[in-house]
Amino acid sequence: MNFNEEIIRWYQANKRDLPWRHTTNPYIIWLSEIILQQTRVEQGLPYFHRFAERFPTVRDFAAASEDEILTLWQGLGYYSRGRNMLVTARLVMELYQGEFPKQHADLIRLKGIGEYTAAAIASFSANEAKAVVDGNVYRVLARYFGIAEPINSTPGKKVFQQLADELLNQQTPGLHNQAMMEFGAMLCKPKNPDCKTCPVREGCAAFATRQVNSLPVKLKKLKVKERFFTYFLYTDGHHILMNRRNADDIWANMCDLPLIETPGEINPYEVLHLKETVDCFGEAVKTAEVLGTHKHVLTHRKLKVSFVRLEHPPIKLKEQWFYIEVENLKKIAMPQIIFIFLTKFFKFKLNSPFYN
DNA sequence: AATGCGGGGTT
DNA sequence: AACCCAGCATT
Repeated sequence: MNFNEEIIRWYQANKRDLPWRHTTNPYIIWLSEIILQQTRVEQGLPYFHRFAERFPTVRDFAAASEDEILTLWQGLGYYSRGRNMLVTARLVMELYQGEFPKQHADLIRLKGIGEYTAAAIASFSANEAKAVVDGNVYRVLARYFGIAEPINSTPGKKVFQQLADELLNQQTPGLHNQAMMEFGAMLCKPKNPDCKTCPVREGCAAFATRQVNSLPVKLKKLKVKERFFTYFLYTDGHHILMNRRNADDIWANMCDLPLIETPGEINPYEVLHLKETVDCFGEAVKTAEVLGTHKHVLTHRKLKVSFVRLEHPPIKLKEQWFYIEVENLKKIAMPQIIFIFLTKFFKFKLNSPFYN
């Protein structure tokens, strides 16, 4: 048996039972693929169910508001995926009258769909012969063929895409693609792959030369930048003052609290006396209560976040600030750090009916 | 070619 | 603490 046959045999014996594997509906496959971008299956699964149930068709999706999409997406991260999905759903209504496209050439033109996702949807829904290359496939190919070309360089990407295309089973591309990814996710894992039980280790270049742990090669890690936020909570117990974030920054269009961002690390008590802070919240802010400081680590950012409770409302509201009833907080999308803070705050301090 | 974009699990 | 996950868009 050759590599392809072994991988497919392994897949059929070991595959997980995942909901999007029971359909060829390109809309449902699109839902699952966007949700799973840079996301583990286990983390994405509940979101997939949530979206598939709330939006059975692309027509339903297209009719939603951005706030609803982002609220359903809350906690999953990379929120531009959700915003782009709405753009694409509405375009599919216009261009294709709600019939979600299945062909790679059509899919690749849609927002949020790149080479990987177009190949995935086309091969799974229409069995089009396009090879997927995701993080799993990079790893499997790099190891099996012993390729040290960096997977995140431009020439490297070309090498791996070309190899995947050559390797692709033209008769059952969808099955082949699924098998390659599942194999990478379950057996040929980043750390401690199960080489002992691997059906293709005889032909594996990395296994033969003991390079399993050094392949694939990836170029440099980006430097993690720090940002420093001081958030201000004002609530009368029933209403809360929130902030709508800009479209061109982290957590675009989502809601957090009024904040002061400082260029460097600073004691929250010092923040209370900055001119900017006083201009923003009035003199009374100087005696506000500091509730705590938290670290929030993202892939590309390290955030230091402090929370301050205002006793008195700001004199003047900024444009992007708004009051909302506490029980309506569940209707707006917030970053996890804010969501967790508010959940705890209202549970502990006010015995609110919100998230109990 | 380089950078920005979340959150969470694993090692 | 580092790495990675069914990547993509923008500059």
